[in-house]
Amino acid sequence: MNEKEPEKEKPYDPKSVEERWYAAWIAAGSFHADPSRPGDPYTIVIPPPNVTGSLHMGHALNITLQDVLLRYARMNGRNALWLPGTDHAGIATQNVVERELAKEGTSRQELGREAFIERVWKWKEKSGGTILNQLKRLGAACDWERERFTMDEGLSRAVREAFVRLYRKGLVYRGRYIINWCPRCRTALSDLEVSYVEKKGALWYIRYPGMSGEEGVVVATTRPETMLGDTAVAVNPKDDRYAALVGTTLRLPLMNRPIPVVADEMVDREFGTGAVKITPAHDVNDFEVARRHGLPSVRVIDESGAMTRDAGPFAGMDRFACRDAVVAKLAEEGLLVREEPYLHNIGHCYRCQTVVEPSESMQWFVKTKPLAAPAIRAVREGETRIVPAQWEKTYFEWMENIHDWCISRQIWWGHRIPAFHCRACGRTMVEIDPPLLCEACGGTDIRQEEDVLDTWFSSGLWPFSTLGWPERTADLERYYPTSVLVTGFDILFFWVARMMMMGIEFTGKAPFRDVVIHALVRDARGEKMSKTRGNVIDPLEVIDRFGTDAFRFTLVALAAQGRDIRMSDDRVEGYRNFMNKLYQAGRFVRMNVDDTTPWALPDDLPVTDRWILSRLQRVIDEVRRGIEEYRFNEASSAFYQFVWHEFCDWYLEMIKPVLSPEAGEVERQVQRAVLVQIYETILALGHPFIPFITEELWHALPGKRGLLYDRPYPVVDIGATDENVEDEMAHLMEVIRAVRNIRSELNVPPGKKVEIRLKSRAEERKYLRNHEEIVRRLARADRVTYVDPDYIPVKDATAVVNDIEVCLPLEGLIDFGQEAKRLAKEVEKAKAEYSRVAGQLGNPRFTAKAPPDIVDALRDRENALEQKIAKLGKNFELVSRYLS
RNA sequence: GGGCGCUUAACUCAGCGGUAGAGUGCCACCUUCACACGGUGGAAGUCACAGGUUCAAAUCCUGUAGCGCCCA
Repeated sequence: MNEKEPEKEKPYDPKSVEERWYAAWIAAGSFHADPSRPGDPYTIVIPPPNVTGSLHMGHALNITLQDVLLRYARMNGRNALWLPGTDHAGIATQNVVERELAKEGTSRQELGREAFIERVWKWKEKSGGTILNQLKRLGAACDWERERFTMDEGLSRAVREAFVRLYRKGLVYRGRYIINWCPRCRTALSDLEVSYVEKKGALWYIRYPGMSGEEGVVVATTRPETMLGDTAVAVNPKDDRYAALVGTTLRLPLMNRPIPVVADEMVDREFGTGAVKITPAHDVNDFEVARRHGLPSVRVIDESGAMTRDAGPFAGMDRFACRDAVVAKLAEEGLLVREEPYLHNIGHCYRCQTVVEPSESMQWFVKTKPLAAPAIRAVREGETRIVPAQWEKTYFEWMENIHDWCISRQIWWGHRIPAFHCRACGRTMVEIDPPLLCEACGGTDIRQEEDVLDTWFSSGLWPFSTLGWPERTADLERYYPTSVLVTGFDILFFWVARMMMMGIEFTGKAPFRDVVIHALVRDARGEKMSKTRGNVIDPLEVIDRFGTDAFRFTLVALAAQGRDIRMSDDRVEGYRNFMNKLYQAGRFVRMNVDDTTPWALPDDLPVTDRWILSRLQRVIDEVRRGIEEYRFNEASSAFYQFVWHEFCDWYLEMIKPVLSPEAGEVERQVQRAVLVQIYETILALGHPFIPFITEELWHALPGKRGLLYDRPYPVVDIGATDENVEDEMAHLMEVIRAVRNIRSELNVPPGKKVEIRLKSRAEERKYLRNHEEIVRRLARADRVTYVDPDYIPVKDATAVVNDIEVCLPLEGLIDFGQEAKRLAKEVEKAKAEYSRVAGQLGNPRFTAKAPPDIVDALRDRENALEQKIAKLGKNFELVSRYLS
């Protein structure tokens, strides 16, 4: 008996453990992938977090799932690479640095472009690593030697290469179109970067009179300020109401400009009055109408959202102030027919929530249809799988209705478009490296395009630009296409779709084998976490309180496909307790094994050991399948159930007598060997989910050990599974449960030892005798005896377990009223089930049509129930005799 | 308007054709020599509703209601 140190009784303390192991993994170079090493490649590129970001729940889930996959692959002997990095996040980063400048009383305009860019780089050097360091606390097994940033020289070169290639193929073009303009960010946005919010507005009905004061027409609009830029009124050609007016000229109110009435199919006869104003410079549809009819375009709102000189008397006003002013003026002139409340969707900048202004401007675009077609095909033909598959539909939907992608941004932080304009002749050259002479006129006054590219353009190249493309590097050859992309559905279009298009275009191969779409992490009430709601749970704070492993296990356990995750302390706490359980089991193992524990196991292991080994094989299989099929919750729950409820609750309790000093030395040594091997396997099995604690416990076991991270992942040993043994043990457990149940229901004090009489036929005795010690211990009995089937349990409490009757002679302790009630309840339960089973078997169509094994199983069940009811009934009668 | 998803024990959610499951919570008992971040036992569900398919339906189909998300 060795004295236990008091500190050892404390629960598992993750803090003291986790710090050490990440450093150890790094020091061992375990995360570094070497293309020259053997093994099938397994590649993950991280969804690069914004360089401005800090770790939130979404990242935590995303990173944890990738880490599970990576560690699993690595332990399975794959040549695994997880490539980390960050995204330069154009608008977001520029905003952050601009805010800093504002605090200092200056601005980027004051600094000038070059100085500003320098300033952003400085900011990046200082603060850009924050989120990556946070990933390390999660345990992310990233190859930090390959860390990339989308603005790195290599990746920038890839961006220019991609742009030039697309341009030369005619897939990038420049032109004047209506784009979404954010007046606050002062840049164009792509369609995706606009989010629509339903807002209460108004529909104003405005009269546009004829040139000589005729009635004219009434148009309806939600944006009256744009009327200042109207160049026509359009009606549907099939609309009889206006047929006569088509071709005539109206007077545009306030501006007193003559504008024509045109007929165009686009006009919806049901909307408003059926006549619409046409503002080509500020509306997509109007722009198209104007093109078809050769109408001029008048821009009345500028980059900042103020009215232009072309807005006449309203020039210089803010667009919303102008709206009020226009309405007031129209009312004054008697041209405002009416105003009705109207609910409509208004586009907002997804970065700053400013109302977006559709504006005609010169921008660069990617022609997407030719790129989308092969990207659709790749998924349709299974080159890339989207998991869960229901997202494929969303992917197809979007890809099939894709619009050209506006890629130019009027900001400074980003990849400057490699287009060069000759000031002399106006020629535009698109080149990877700046040309010195104009290819048309030979002029030397050449300036580069001011605009930068949409951040997602470079993100779209991420899976291959990070591996060295356009160079044919060893990494690219070995690790591309990647094995899996793990990401949230919120960037399916922004990012996944674009990587698919770009990947296929530039490498000929889809960038991923699998795309795993995971859930959104919400708060305990199911609300989306957001700063404005104030319900954000900081992952690092959760880690501080419960430990990384508990947190990771929670995320994985809740990561069921297709449903959002509700994160709450209660769940993490529950899994924190599980970590402690695993830890305490480890203490128990260590108390019993040491360096002298043998490793070889004899062939004729006891049933308990064969049972746990058999169960272990099934769990290995379940966990492996769960991870491979991305059903992380199933994998983790199989692990949890096994470790806690089979290994700890049953196995450890069952083998305690064998480990005790009273047991024979030979049995004891064998028991120790089995115990430590099972426990080792458990640690390896759990490692991808809970890397820190498993690594720690692994090293705490006796013997010289390398890193668990480098160990092979457990494989199923078919030979070790044994259904008969499992059945036998299941039966034994039921006998024990029956005794426990009686004791508990009849309030037999736990300290009170009882005698257990097992009523059975002689042939069952042998097997029961084999486990007698276990029954005695786990059911807290001092004696187990065997009685023949003709034994009458006169003053016993009884239970029926298959062919065995469990009898507890409890004379003096037993309250027969309670026992009668207990038995009656048991009989009720059995009868209810019996009638259902018998009912089904009584149906001739069932027995005729159902598969034979189902029918047989049900027949067995029916028999068993019959017997059980009979036995219970008899015992009930016996007991009832003592009731008056 | 189009599409997708959800509705299962008090709560949070698995299961998605063959005897209703887990975690938390709840009740009772227990400081039993790994663990009270624990042990043992227990209570708890007409699987949203209505039809249909099937020998058999939480599970497949149709419709209804409520909730949520995406796209226009």
